Amino acid sequence: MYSIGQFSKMNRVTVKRLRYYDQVGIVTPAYTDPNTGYRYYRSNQIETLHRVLAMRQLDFSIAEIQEVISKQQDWQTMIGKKKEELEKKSVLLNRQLQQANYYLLDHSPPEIIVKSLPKVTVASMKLTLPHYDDLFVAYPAMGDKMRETNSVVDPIQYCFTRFYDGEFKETNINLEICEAVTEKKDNHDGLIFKDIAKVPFAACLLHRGPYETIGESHAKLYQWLEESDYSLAGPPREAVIDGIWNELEPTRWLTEVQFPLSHED
Amino acid sequence: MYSIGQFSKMNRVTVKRLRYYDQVGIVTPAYTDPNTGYRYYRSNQIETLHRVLAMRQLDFSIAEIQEVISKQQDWQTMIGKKKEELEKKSVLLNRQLQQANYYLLDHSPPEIIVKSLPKVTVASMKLTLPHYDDLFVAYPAMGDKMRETNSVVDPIQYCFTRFYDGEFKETNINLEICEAVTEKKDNHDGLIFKDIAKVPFAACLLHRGPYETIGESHAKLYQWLEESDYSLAGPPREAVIDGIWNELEPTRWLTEVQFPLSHED
DNA sequence: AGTTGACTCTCCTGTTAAGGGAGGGTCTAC
DNA sequence: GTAGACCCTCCCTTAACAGGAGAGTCAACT
Repeated sequence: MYSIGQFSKMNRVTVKRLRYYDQVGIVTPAYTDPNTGYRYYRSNQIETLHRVLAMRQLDFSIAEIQEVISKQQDWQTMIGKKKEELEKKSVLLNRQLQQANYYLLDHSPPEIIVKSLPKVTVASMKLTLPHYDDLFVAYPAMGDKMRETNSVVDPIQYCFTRFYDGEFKETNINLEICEAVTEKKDNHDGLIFKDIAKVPFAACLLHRGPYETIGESHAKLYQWLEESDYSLAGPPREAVIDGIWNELEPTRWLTEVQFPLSHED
Repeated sequence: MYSIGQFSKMNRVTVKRLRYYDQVGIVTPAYTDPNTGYRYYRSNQIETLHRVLAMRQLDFSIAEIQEVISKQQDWQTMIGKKKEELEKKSVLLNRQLQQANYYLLDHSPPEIIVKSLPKVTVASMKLTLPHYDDLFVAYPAMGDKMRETNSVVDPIQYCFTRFYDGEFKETNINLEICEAVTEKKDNHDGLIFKDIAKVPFAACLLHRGPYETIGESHAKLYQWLEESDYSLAGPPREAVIDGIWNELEPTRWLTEVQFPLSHED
């Protein structure tokens, strides 16, 4: 019989940990003095402890270990599941590493996030514009048409533009203006109502200032794409947060550039 | 100005999280009503939040984000450190995956752990024994010699045998018996006192029962070695926990087989 | 038999980054 | 004036222990 201190040294496990394992019923001492509460261990406990430690090293939680010990769960099933879990973790970790590498290269502060974009119902118009600035004409025109259909703009989901050219262009731009609405109406004079599906992953970058320099933000996202194991899975979007309607000063405009993603498996 | 609910939906971040970020001072609302406590956000907060989320995706803790925000720490330094952290994690994760693969192959319950072996002062004797069972003669003989030197055996650190043959052999075995002592004495009649350095990593497997089958435990460890990215870094040891001196019944003997490791970099 | 020092006990708190829920106040539209 | 949605603070919970307080116990030595 070993005292907890001896047992702790023998097995290179802290006393705190042994007491905790006793408390959760995973490694129970051979004998506990009912008067003093002193714990005494025997060599059988070494074997139990050894198993517990082996499972902890494989990242099993205490609860999972209890399941295995009480034989509620088959070991082969458990280890199979655990392997899948570990592989998922590994994928995430590798993405983080890729991002870290990107920031080491790029020297910019952290700014690109991956998030999901919700499903949204929009009124849309596809256009080919000779120049980016023609958007300032197209937007109000579209607003007029929407008023004619009595559409109600959803105040939370802002409006965005989707770019259908393979890469960022500054002239003869193929794009689609989308304005989130609360309800679908009948199509009217080029205005098309539709649902845009949820995008589970999108790389997003904020752009503060006028549109002249927004090409840089697109370029950054393309560069980021190359460092990552993602690939582009749909037309890039520009979502307007602060624009001409609420902010006259172009240097305070705020736009989010969004690249829908899929990962190569 | 957006209410917390609007801001939450816009950014796909829970209200709870926004309140928490306010509390820790990482994303503070543009205005908080002093009477009602209601939080109101503006688009500047989107940029701040965006940065915080980007850093969280890179596994930065809130405390680290605070350091970067308050500019106590340079971003380039931080991202460099973070990359190293992530790489360490990755190494650990890959080891866990390798172990999981081993257990999927081997179908045995979890039993091999990697742990450190402490530095220990021993009385030792190198021997070549014709057969494993000759240990039962060698041990008492060594005990006699130790008594002649007045050595005090350390009761916690058990005694162990190191095997110097390249692989496990059953005849003409080159081995060294080591018995932990509290103090070095002068060498005496083949008895050599020395320190054995700490082993930072060792794969350990318990063996319950007589020595006849201990070869299987060695074999398992060799197989495990092949699945892992470790390699053998010293003579294998057998540490006796329960042996003939305190347990007459050989089926209840308990031995730990230990393989010192180093990892190939 | 008493004392000293090492050992052990339980109980409480802290760690991370929020999530869940209770109980109560506030906003906005009708 | 009121309903329903929205928001507030406060407290509890999570995982696997670590740290420390304050008190009891053990073993060895006088």
